[in-house]
Amino acid sequence: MQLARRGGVNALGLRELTRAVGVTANAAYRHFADHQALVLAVADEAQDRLAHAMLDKIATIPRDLGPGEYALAELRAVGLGYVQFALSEPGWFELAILTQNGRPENSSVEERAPLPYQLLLDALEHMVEAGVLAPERRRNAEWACWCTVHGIADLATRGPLHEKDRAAVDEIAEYAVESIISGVRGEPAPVRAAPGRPPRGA
Amino acid sequence: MQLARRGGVNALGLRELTRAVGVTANAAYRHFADHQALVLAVADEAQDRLAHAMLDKIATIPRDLGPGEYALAELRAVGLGYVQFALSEPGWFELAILTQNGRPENSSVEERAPLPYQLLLDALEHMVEAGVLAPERRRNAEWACWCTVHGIADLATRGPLHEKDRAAVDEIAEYAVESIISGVRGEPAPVRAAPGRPPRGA
DNA sequence: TGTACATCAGTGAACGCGCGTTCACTGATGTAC
DNA sequence: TGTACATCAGTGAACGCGCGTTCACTGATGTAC
Repeated sequence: MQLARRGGVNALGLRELTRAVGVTANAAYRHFADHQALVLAVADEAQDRLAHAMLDKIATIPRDLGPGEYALAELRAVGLGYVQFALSEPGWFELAILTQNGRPENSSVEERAPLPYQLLLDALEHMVEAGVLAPERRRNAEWACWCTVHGIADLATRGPLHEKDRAAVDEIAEYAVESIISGVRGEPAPVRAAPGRPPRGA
Repeated sequence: MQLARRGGVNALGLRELTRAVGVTANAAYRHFADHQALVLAVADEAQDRLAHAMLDKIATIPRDLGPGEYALAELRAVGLGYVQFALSEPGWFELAILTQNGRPENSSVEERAPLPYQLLLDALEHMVEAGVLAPERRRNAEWACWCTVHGIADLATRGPLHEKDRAAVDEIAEYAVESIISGVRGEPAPVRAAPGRPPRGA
């Protein structure tokens, strides 16, 4: 996990890793079938940490909100938790996403339902229950949300947003998340203040 | 370009590439300073093809639309052109995005203003001029749009959308693009039809 | 018209490196009887 | 209580590979005078 944190997948060479542990290269074969299995194990752990970052974000939502407001805050937390994890831990994030690849054939996200994905589904479900997302708008909403939030993460991690400072990216993230939420709901979004950071709270 | 098309960056090893051309490995040093310079050259070309895919998409917009409708169609074309290029040519797309990295220090996207990015800015500009995007909503709109569209491309290329079939991804793409556009504009979006593909035209 | 020289794409061999994986083996720890 | 055996993490050496890069060189083409 330490290696992955700094260097992402590329830092997880079998030799580099066993060297870091202070052990012979092929000692790894006592614990993992091959190199890929090892990487997948690290990826699983990274994905778990992503999920917990999102859960931590959810835990900060005030308890006294109505169900509608709460569900909305939940979706925001899921999205911003995802982005902020990517920004804070780009190496782990890369792994967490990669988790998919090289998996047994017929195991889609829907089937495996990894924790981060499940949190997104839950938030949307709660929104429908609370009446802040019309049922006829539920379809594909998870993908629209995920795409927006993942786009920020990837552009900020490997793309043109990489050279922007953290504050600027945070602002863009909050703006993009608000935009896609209101876009998915079909409700007009409030205009954000032009200069400086937009307000954080409700 | 042929190698990049099938294998992305990973297929652009200096030896693999010169081998494909039918030439000794170090013959490449006649034309490029080193391996990275070669990859960057390919990336530039890939980015150019991305831009032209977007331009082709723009060219299909009916001429008889009013300026507002036209500008909206332009933004849609820019976004869907981006996604569809990514889906059709994932190898080139990977290169086109990578273009950033390993560039001389102080050259941000804004300064270099590569063609695809410029097309996005133009579309937004036209929307403001035509009065279909309020000026106070212009700020950061390019990033919200880019993020959404890039998120689809990346999830469909390396992520969980990869195993979905093309039609499903296209549907998600159109839905996400509509959502983010209406989110950015602050206008309510129409509900899309639940089963089957949503209508393509206005 | 012919000679001398510069340019330049490409050659062939080598260097040093790190990689994932396999092999036969060691040495300590636990467990059955 | 002591012996025999199984388990198991780890060792050390080797295999075969492909990589980016450097070196001195060749051979054809163009150009100046």
